[in-house]
Amino acid sequence: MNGTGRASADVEARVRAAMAELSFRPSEIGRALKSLRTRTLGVIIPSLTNPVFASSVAGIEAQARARGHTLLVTATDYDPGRERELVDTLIAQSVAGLVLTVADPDDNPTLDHLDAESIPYVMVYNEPKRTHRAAVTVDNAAAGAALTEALLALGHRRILFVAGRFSTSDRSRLRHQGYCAAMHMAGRAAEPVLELDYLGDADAHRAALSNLLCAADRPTALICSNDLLALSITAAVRDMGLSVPGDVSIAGFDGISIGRLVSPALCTIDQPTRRMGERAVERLFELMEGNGARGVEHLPFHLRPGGTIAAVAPSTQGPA
Amino acid sequence: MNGTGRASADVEARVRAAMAELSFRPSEIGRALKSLRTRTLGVIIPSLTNPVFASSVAGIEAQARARGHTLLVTATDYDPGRERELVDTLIAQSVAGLVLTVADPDDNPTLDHLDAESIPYVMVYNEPKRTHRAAVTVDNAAAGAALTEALLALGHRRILFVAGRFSTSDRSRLRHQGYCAAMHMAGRAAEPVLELDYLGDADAHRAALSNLLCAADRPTALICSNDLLALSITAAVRDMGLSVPGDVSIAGFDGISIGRLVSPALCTIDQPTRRMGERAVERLFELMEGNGARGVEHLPFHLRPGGTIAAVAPSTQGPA
DNA sequence: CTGTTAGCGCATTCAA
DNA sequence: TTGAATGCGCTAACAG
Repeated sequence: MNGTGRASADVEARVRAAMAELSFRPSEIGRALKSLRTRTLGVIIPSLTNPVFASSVAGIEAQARARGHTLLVTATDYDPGRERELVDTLIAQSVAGLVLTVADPDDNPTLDHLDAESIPYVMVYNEPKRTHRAAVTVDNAAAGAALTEALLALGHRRILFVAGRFSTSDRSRLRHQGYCAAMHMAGRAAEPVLELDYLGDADAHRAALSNLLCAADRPTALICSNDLLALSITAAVRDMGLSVPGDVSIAGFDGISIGRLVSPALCTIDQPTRRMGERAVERLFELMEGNGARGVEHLPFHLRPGGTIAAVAPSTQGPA
Repeated sequence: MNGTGRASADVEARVRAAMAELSFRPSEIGRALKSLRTRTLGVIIPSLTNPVFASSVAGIEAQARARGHTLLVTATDYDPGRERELVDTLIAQSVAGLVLTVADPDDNPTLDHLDAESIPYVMVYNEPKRTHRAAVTVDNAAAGAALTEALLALGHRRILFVAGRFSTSDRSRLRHQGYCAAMHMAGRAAEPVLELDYLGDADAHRAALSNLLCAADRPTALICSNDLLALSITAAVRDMGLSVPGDVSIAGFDGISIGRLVSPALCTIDQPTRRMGERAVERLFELMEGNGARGVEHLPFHLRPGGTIAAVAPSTQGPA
């Protein structure tokens, strides 16, 4: 029936007729119990409501479906403490492999556990330094540098990096590192990072920014470590009576598609989010088949221009 | 071990110690094979990349997790022809129940099949007329009327309804019906609906609108059948050199959170999207336990004001 | 109160 | 080429 067995055409035809007659569908759980492996992949992401993760899951789902697998999807709600519990849940379901985005891809007991259990997994968005861990992402530090350089080229000198909590995002940390490196290359001191909860409401963001943006030497540009944060910060800055990009330029990271639709369009680092999810599944299957490569795979990013950044006005330009 | 059996405290302690020792985790598939039922729910939605669906899945996932269940998530990519295939896949996985959003909740062979197989399911966003089908949604016709009345109150008379394909969305159809009813109540003729692919790119939307918006009697307001479409249409209208809301007011449907962050904020019908997903799971468990209510449950919506609509300018106002 | 066993649906092995 | 038996991990029923 599954093509494995040997049977005459006649018998096969009769079996198929009977299957149709009784509308019989083979049960995956019987198959799973026998083979001790399922045709199911587990997915762990921080949240489904962030389009950047939803987009990767869309790619994961499509690719898994194309290969006859289904997806168990779970979310940590940005709580790293939940990673272990979700992994255990998925292991209990005997998933064939995992695709996940974690808070810290290096110092992570949950990943240690997966390694110890020899359960294949591929990370998305994470950029582990431990080379034996498989991941699909972009070069976040390079992207952070590229964005910073673009703003420097527009004449900005006081560029503030606004980050989601470093503790829940290595992307945020690496992008910030790229920013620091680019500032240093340009002979400028990096401003102290403004680290905040990017899920916070607009009020919280406004409060966090008000002192900084009212100062005489206020930054002329803000780089936000992700697009949702950038959109929220943009709204907060406008609420404070400042113009974007007239008074303050703003750029984000991630390349969520909504960023193209807002006006002005959000300047951001565009990642192939869906493709990253697809590619993670491709690599996961290679791992499951035992011939997979380890380590980080970088997909190309590009700077998406957008009306939220502009050349710095001469009057507000700081000393070169 | 699962609390069912009877055992002395001593034995239980020894068993638990052994479990910890061997890091033993009971396999869900063994349990499933025995009981012929899994602790897994299936989810079918058009797409994960539309925040309105992602948000409901987030609610579904949280509620399912709280009840010790996992989620198999699949997407039709807006192809109704794929519904049946996905349902069959999930049935083969012996899901305990389904939460889904379909193209047509009434004339739908796939749902007929679920009914015939007595597989419990609850729809989200769909609004079936067949009262034996369980669904959680808002009153889309009332919402369409409310939005239309708000625009009429601002002096708009030529209000165009821009819809995603009716064939893939009963929401779109019902919201349009509400628009028609409200226009009729106000003694105005409904404009011919502009039905288009809401996944189309901005170019396609611009092309579709250009004739309509260049006419002398162009509409002063557009109601879009969902928020993503509204954002895209807003961008297209602006590309044509028109101001929103100065020249054209635009309103959407769904209440995606991004709509609050764009500037001006998108006027829309706010639905409790996450709560709808949670509520669907609550009702699904009732159905699975055999004591569930049938039929459509309407959760409250509200008109979210936003800067994309404004009173009609006297010069462009049509005859009352 | 505790240890043993049958059987869920499938794939695999062995026997005919 | 085909049929029959086995066992995967678990739960429920039963025997001790």
